[in-house]
Amino acid sequence: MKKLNHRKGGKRPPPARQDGLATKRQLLESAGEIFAEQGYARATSKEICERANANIAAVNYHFGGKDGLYAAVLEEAHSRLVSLESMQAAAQSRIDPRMKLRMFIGRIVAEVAKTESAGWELRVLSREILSRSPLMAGLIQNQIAPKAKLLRSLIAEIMQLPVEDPAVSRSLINIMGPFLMLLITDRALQKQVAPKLDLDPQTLTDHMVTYALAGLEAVAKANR
Amino acid sequence: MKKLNHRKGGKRPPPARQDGLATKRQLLESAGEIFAEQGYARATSKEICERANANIAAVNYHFGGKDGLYAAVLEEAHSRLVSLESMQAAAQSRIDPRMKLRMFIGRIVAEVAKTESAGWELRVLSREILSRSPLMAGLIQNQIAPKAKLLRSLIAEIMQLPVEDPAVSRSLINIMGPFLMLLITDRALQKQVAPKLDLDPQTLTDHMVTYALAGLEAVAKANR
DNA sequence: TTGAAATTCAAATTTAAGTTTGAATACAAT
DNA sequence: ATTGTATTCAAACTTAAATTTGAATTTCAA
Repeated sequence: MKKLNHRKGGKRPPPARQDGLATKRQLLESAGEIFAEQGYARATSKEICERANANIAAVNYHFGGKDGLYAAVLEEAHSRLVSLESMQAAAQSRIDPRMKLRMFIGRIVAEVAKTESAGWELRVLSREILSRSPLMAGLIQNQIAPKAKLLRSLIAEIMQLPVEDPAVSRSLINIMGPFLMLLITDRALQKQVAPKLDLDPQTLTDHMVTYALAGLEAVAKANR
Repeated sequence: MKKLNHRKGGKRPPPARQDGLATKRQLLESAGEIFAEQGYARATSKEICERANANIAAVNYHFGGKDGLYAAVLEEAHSRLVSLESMQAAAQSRIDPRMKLRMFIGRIVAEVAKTESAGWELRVLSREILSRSPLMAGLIQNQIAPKAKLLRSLIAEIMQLPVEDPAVSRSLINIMGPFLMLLITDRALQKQVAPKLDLDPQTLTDHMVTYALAGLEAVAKANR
């Protein structure tokens, strides 16, 4: 069979070196989006590279493989989000715990609002949490667990219950669950389940805070 | 190279026919567990067959392939769960809406409590919902959307607000979010984030109902 | 200007999964 | 007993994805 369009001796198009770091960053960005959309298993290096205008081999060259790229994405996502330090600082200040809760919820709402357009950071992390991959164990230990602990003390303070009280842990689920749900479901599904959902940050924050404070109060009263 | 252990003419061990349906059921059960644990992409037919004590070819023989097996699992999961009809019946009865909410939450808690050992049904479905696969579109339209609608009317009735009020949709997220969180995170993660979490069905139901009713009340008051 | 290192590319290789095949066996009906 | 159908199995096949390779190209410094 004769091969058409096969220029044997002709010059290849020039690769044009554009400083490596540029492709590396683009790769990281596309990977973030695609991993967030599809999860690790479904995402393919090919698609990531196409979106980043890079050759498939670039994944290996810059990150050592798909695994390495994924790890880099998780790290990046994590480093772009609220730092543990800032949470600790806020926790130690002496303002009203209810106000602290409002600030905390405000932060999360701001992130949730970004979802879809920009903001793949929280979505990759949520996905990763659900997928229970070995990579996650470390992230949980280093980042999630300490943050959860701070949040538990805050809740306990508001409820005027000891931190070890099971009601405190349960209430944490009540507060975080809705955000997890908003994060991991897409807009289309949200429309079907909860039409007219108003996601304006200010409105949403007010709603969540009001609901949470009332819930905490009621549960606290029932547990004393 | 000489092949050791290669009995050319010897008889193979007898396959032992055990009625086909048995392996089919076992396959379905193992598949349910493994798809629930790992999701479609990560789950391998090999592992499923090992757990079911079946040969890999059995997947194709009984279900036409991995896709077919997965579809069968979703169908099975769906058919084992609360039917839409029973929800509609409950919705029409004239008991106090708060009591209806309690019954509804009690049902979900019972399912959530099963998680891990038995009870992969809700988990596969949750996973599938989050994964946005084409298979899901139908299930959402036929099952989830109508159930969500019933729940919205119930919430609206409790809040004494019109069903179209955005606050009603937001509150739906508040009620369902925590359960979604309990469903899709594994026990290990739950322990790290919320230790001492008491998942006794009765306690959990009471907690969720108390929290929800107070939250609804507060938000309703703020929206009138 | 030359040479070394970094970067890009297309093509080849490897790997891991699903799928197909054909022989072997058990069971049930004739 | 004989035959046909359902079931099981190991091995072969296929496919899609990741990874490696080696040549080509640019950049930068000596």
